[in-house]
Amino acid sequence: MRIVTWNINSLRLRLGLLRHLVDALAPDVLCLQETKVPDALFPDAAPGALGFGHVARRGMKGYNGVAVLSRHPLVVDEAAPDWGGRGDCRHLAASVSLPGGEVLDLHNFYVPAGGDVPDRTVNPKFAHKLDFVDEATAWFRATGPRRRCVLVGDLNIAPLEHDVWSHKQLLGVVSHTPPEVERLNAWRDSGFVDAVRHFVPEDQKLYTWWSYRNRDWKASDRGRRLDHVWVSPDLRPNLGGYRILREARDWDGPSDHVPVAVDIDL
DNA sequence: ATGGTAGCGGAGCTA
Repeated sequence: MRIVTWNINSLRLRLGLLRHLVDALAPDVLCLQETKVPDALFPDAAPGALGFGHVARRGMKGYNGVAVLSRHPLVVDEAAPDWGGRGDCRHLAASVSLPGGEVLDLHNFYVPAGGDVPDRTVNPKFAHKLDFVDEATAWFRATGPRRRCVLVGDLNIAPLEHDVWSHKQLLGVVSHTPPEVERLNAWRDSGFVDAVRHFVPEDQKLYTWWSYRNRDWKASDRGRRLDHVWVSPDLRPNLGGYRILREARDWDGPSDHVPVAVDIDL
């Protein structure tokens, strides 16, 4: 069972790259963020052509948007919260029915980026980000503990020192500030383990995002690990491997994020 | 301290 998460930064603009992704990783379940397409304009024929017979999507005009493309049947959990009551299309919860009759619970998140100034008293976007993570943490605590559950997405926070290219230089930069990191850790500790760091020691650099604003992303390599895969603790023994598809950052017309894959033996 | 690029939608917001 291979689960992939990717902030595609416009589904319609990068439909062609999905073929590259399927060729490279052959996901069973593909979770997308920043689809930037309202449901009425979703390219309905595309997933089937790539072998994904089951689709869940939640999109809006212009911004945000999440989708799940799956080779196995999906049931969307419509009762999951609308975080902040904003109708923001930042979360899809679904159950995946596996061939053996087992069910996997899936959460696909796009956490607010939080703007530029890491001060909630002057930057409402930063306040929104912190509140979003607090609300999610409280909900997962209140409704847990979970089994056979996977949470993925662009969480827009790089928690560890080596999840950014320079811990010192990014301590005051939104995505790596202490209040964000504390909250992300509390959210994870509400009932998950970090599936990628399960395989990679904390003293090794790991990035999933490189800004468009660098002349040469590879040469400067100023990346951050913003995209995550978490699993409930019962699945830890089932973790089979991971892959961060760095090469995707060099695809023609790339997203600024690259796909992250985790294999779970089920 | 600043500016650098990208997507949506058709100016300015968001990232």
